Amino acid sequence: MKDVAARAGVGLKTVSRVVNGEPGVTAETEHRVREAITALGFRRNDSARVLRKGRTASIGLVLEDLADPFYAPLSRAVEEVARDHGALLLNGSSAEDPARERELVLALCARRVDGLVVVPAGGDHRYLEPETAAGLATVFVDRPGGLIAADAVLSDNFGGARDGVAHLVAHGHRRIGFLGDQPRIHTATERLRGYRAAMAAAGLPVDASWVSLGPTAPDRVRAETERMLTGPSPVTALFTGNNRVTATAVRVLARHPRPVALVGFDDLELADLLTPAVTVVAQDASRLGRTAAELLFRRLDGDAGPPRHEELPTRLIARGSGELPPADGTSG
Amino acid sequence: MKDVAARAGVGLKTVSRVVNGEPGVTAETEHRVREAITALGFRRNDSARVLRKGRTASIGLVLEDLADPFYAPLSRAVEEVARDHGALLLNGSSAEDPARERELVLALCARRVDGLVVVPAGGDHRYLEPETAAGLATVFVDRPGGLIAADAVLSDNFGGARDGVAHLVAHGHRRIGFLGDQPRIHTATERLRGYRAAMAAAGLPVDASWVSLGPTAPDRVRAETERMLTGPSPVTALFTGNNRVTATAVRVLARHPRPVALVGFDDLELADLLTPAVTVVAQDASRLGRTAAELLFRRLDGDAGPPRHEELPTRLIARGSGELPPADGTSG
DNA sequence: CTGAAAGCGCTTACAG
DNA sequence: CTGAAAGCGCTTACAG
Repeated sequence: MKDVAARAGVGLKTVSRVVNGEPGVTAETEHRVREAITALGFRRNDSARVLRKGRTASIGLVLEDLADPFYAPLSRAVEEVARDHGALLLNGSSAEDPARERELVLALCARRVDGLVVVPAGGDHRYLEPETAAGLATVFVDRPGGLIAADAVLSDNFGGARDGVAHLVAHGHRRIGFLGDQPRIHTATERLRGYRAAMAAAGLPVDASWVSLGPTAPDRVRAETERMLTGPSPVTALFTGNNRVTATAVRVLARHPRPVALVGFDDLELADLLTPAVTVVAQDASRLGRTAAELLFRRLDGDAGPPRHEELPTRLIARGSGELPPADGTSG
Repeated sequence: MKDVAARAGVGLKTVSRVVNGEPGVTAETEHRVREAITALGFRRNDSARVLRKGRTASIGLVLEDLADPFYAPLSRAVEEVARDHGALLLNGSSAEDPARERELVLALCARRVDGLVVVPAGGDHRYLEPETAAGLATVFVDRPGGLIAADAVLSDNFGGARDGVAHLVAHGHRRIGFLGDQPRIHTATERLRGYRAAMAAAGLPVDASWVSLGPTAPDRVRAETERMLTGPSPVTALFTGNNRVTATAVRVLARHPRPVALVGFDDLELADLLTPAVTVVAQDASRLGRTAAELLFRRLDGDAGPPRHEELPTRLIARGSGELPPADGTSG
């Protein structure tokens, strides 16, 4: 910038004015400055700008896995909102590891992002308090933050699972399995709660062997699915707790001799083309991301109200797999 | 940092040493400094650090759409490599718009990212020259940069498409349709070239009505697919140029009275569970991202060799749809 | 309409 | 082992 000023024969401040489109520069002066800028290949260094202005016009997004078909559209939605507000997006995957989440979040804070959208992996976010005190805005999405009063945008995990299981009950099932993610994940326990509520509402008992929470690695899900389909009290229907679990369960059911009904939480690409097509409780991942990012920017614009919790509805999409009648392996 | 130094009763430089883990500080002094840091809730401001050091320990990734199931794993792979090198990832979608690509890239440059991984939307990257001259490293991935000598990591689009089409020819097809993306996209024309090469190698003519390049919006793809399946010279097999096109084509074929063979470029989740299961030419999106990011960091570590072009192999996965025999609608 | 001075929060030599 | 001074590239008051 100094070089540009020298070449154009003007002061530093004048160059700054031109670069930032501020008023109060003669057309002729501006022309000289622009000429010098292109001749020298000058580009403003935003790091220096940030140092003075305080705001970085960037936000951070920390989620579980950028590659997951649920989180990818969520990211894109956050990016679009950021773009509308002239901000850039810094992105990171926690890989469901609380230590990695913390490390990432703090690295983003050190870069002085203006705000943060976080899908938490851990259950304790008190480490954010100094940052929040220093002016950082944070919105949790998909899952609430832990031990901290903060904004959160969630899906109706409880209601969605309850309705999905009730759908199976309405189609005559009494022995329904629940295959979910690890119990330390908020959405997993909420969906399990929905399952139990639907069973209780129908007056149905829940055998301990019908419920399985744990890592969503295909091996475990496959083993657990097979276990529920055999044994003394086999299930006639399955409720799967997220997209990864559903994909694996569908693979197992495709090779199973008896038809087994299935409702999955989260929609899957091509789910409508399978035989039977897969009935799902769909979340709107884009809308989750958009809502969270919009809330974040409202905070950055000065909204200092109490922490807000927004809950988005889910949608049951009946396609076939959830409407199969019970095929009772024990009695026929 | 000044406050920390004052509170600990030491100089600024000593605080800097502690924060950066540099040697040459008494255990007792270090303890005093650390105490002051936690008491004051101090976090180093990396913007200031960047201003002095020159390096930002961040890289930018610009691609078409963060939410696309092909680009999402590519992003994640770039992120992992960045993480291994202690760098953060700034991310943006160009939405296949050259102007938006340029805008994003320049915004990332203004933040002084150390390097850039770019899936180009535009065909002219001379705008990067001043940045490159100033030390920016750039690696293009999935598609080469335009009018600029730069590193590129690509899939073998030509060979993959050629083999996929040859596979259909080997199963008896003579009238094969090609449904691809817009012709200004490098991968679209490369794959079309592969299609033509396979047809030529088999001595088969290509009717103009069998080739369709254009936007991958479902409406257009649906219309074009239906057009190729009817009319005077209907195709008996389809080669689809990417994941989005394949998904739409599969939907059309599912409702079509006659079986039509299909090979798609790019793998799809659940493709193995469809009836018939979808034969694809799979790219390794993660490996593309990883290879590009690793090359970028080699450049940042000082590798100043001539621009490198790496080409990754594709893999034909036969699952059923590509092995269907011709069902000739005209002759029976 | 234009510019010289001070300062954002760090690090880099350099000196004790 | 420790610190005072200068400077990274901008912007913010302030003065002409």
